[in-house]
Amino acid sequence: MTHDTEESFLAAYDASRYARPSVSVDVALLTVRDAALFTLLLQRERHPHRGAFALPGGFVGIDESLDEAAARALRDKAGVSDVFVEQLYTFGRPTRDPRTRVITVAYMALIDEARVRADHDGATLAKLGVPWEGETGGSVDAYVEHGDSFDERVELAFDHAEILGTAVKRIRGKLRYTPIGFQLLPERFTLRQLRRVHEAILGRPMNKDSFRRTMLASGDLEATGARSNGPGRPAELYRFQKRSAV
Amino acid sequence: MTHDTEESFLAAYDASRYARPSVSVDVALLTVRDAALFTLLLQRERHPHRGAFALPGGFVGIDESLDEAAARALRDKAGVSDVFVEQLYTFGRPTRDPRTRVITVAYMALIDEARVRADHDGATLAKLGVPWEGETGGSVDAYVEHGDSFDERVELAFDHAEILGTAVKRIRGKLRYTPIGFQLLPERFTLRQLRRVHEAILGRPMNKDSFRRTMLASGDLEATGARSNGPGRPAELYRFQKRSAV
DNA sequence: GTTGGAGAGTGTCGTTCCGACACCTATTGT
DNA sequence: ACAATAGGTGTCGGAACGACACTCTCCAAC
Repeated sequence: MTHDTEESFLAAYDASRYARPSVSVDVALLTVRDAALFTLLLQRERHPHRGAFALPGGFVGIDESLDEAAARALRDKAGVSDVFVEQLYTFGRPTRDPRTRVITVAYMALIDEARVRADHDGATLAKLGVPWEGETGGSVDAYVEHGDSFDERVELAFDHAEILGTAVKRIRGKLRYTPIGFQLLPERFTLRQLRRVHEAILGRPMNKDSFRRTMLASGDLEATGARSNGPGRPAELYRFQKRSAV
Repeated sequence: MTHDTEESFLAAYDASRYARPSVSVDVALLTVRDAALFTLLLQRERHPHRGAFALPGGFVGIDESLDEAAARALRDKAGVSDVFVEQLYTFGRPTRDPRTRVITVAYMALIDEARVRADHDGATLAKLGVPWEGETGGSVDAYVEHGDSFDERVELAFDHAEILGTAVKRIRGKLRYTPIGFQLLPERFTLRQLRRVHEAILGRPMNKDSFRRTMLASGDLEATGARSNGPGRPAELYRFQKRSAV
């Protein structure tokens, strides 16, 4: 059987001939709090991995783009919208989900801590423990609140520890050549706040003076004229400035 | 219906309840020739996009990992194996394939030009034209041989122009902090060859002296003692050295 | 209301890294 | 023999960065 035109070919095409995997999205929603990276996790109420903590996610609708599926998961499962979202990596180990073959497209999202709604459903903020330096990569650990500190390590469902590790690796890499830290802060912020965000992401202290110089020279920040309050001399509040065409 | 154990849940799980997309892989196999980036393309013999040029690819088997599917596509469609392969990005626009919903996981592979077999099937080497600078991103153009130069622009199937653009963007980015150029060269190579590869990838000339200093100081290269031949003074042949644990 | 602490912001200095240039060396081609 | 071609070394100047010293501006304790 041959088809001379693309139309006749498409009319005769049978999409059900091959066994197809399920496709899902999982979103690592990252934020910075108390100079550390946190993520939003949901405790699973159903099998598989009942009781373990999982990233917000869901199956991709048959007429829905991947980005739309990620935004929907964030809205429905985490209660947030209008945040920075970026595709990370696709995980497809055949046995990663015991139910059936599920390929998951992992996303990273960044949000100001003040906008995270941990009251939504069974959502919990968990502190990330990164057992490697630089951009080595690998799985990370998650700790939930226990008493007055985040030191109770919890089990992560599926390969979500690996997904979170990929998110940390990605954001560390992006920070070198992209002004992405402001996505984790309110609209107006001080240089100190921005440096704390960078330090939390990179997991190491940064030189204060050099950080100031580099940031101001980048042209990405715009002084607002307003001043912060709190202990010490009030600091200039900056706003992220969309890079003008060069 | 509740399931107290994970086993009973899995036994009752019906994987066919949701409509599932097809999942494929597509591989941008890149090489450097005459100080320019090239890729391997296959002219499509069937609809859709019959006659257009496409990346080697194929559907992901139901029990096959994504990396395995990419390696299989390279072996069956391009006739190469044992090359550097890295996952790039997953493209899932609902209408990207007119047949049915197909989500494709794009891969990038790098190979020494001497190892590319353009005789395999209807495989053709095509020169890449990158209409943007730096890591701006976007689609790229492909040109096949016409007479004695590569200047006949060809149509690329599906969103493969975008996939190739993502590959160029990725390899440009990796080159800054990863010694990846040697993947496009034979085992032993001169600093000049390596610099030409970098220039082809980045699309701009590089400072000769600075390049030498940076490369030798990186500790990634090992002198073999052998010398190249050809016009001019013979050059030291280097080998890539696996970075020792620090 | 004076004083000390905390943190913002500025200026300077030395080191390191990189682009640029000069110059020498080794081989091939005529 | 000599030019052409290409590898390899040394040096210099500017830019970027870490480090440090110092000043400024608020809050709070006394």
